Amino acid sequence: MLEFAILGLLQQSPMHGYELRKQLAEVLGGLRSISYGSLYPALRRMHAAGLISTDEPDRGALLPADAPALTGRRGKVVYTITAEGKERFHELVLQTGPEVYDDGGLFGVRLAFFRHTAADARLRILEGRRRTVEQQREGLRASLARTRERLDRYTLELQRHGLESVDGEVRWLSELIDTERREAGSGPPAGEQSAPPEPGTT
Amino acid sequence: MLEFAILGLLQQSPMHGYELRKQLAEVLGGLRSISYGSLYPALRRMHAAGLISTDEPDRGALLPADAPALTGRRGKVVYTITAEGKERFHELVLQTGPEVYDDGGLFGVRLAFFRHTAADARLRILEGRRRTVEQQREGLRASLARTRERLDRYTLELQRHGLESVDGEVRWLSELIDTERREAGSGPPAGEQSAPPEPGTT
DNA sequence: GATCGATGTATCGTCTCGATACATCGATCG
DNA sequence: CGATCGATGTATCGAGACGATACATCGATC
Repeated sequence: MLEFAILGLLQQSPMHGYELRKQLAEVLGGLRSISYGSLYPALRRMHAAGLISTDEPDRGALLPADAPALTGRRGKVVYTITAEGKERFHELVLQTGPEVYDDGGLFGVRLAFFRHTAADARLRILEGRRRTVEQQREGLRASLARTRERLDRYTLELQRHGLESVDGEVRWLSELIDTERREAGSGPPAGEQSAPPEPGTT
Repeated sequence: MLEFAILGLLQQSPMHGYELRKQLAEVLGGLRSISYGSLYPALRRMHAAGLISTDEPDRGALLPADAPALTGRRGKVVYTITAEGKERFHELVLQTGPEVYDDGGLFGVRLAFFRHTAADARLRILEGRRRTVEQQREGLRASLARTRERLDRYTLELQRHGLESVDGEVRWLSELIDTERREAGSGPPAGEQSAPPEPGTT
């Protein structure tokens, strides 16, 4: 998930970690924070995997445990997406299955880079997400019905609020889907990877 | 956080891990899941700390790394809260500061066991949580205003939804606070640790 | 008597987080 | 002029959370 987001941002322009974190926080709705303890290891992993490159020579070497802790002077490190990284990104962008929408965080990241996704794939993902959230809602409803008599007022209140949130998400998704459908109907604007003219694949 | 919840549940009756997990999922609003990978280590930690006890003799020994993997027969293990555990729980219940309401997850757990908290402390916590969430809301608003022109439609939509959720939470909290105040006004029902008659400590 | 799903305990590797350390730079202020 | 402060910037550490997985037992269904 983090990797997808990093690839998506570096797609636009090279950046260093600090900048990356700020953009990330902004793009991800300001809620999830992405600490450095996640970011830098992720960058190192991705560099080791060849998805990104740096301007410094000796990166990603996974220093042996006896290295002298590397304190002192550390310069800026600019990360650039490689050809492999772009390839990987466009591979990920093609996914439209549960792995994309079952997890809310991942779905959010995906949505933040939706402009790189074809119109029909967008619709599939949004609908998948809605199904997932609707199932969650059913689970919550059942749970609330089951525990209505047994539980604390506060616990009940907690569940009620959870249910309301999930309900709000369903409504939101439905709006997005409607908009998406309307636009697909009027005229499919050729996106970065435009949908092939096969309108029956839903 | 997990530890607080476990203590809270075991306060009611002894249980084994499986049962604990189910109750946890139910009480926590069905959203957060609590995997076994969190639960069992937590139970072991708590046993080692003397907060809970088991019916089995050789628990919490933190087996040395060369132990034979302990495969095969494993019986049920019933966990019971100890006197120390109860003490710890009642200590935690007295907290009303940011450590309780800054994190949403922790706040949720706290709310689920609100019946163990005195009325005035309940109010302090709810108001603290509302302040925190209101600040989050301001952050989101500022971010949205700042990026309104620059960003993607989908990204914007994501932020808008986030803002709506946060707004919903503020409204919900306000309702809870109103109810709490109304009841404090009419007649403070003596809870487990009833508030001393000092109505001016807000 | 086979199989299936619920009950039940437990570990593993991978990742994430919050806290922290350290360094540089520009601006502000006395 | 020097001090200090907050933003920028890179990085690690320990604690712990998670998903996947393994294994075992039991009752019901077929």
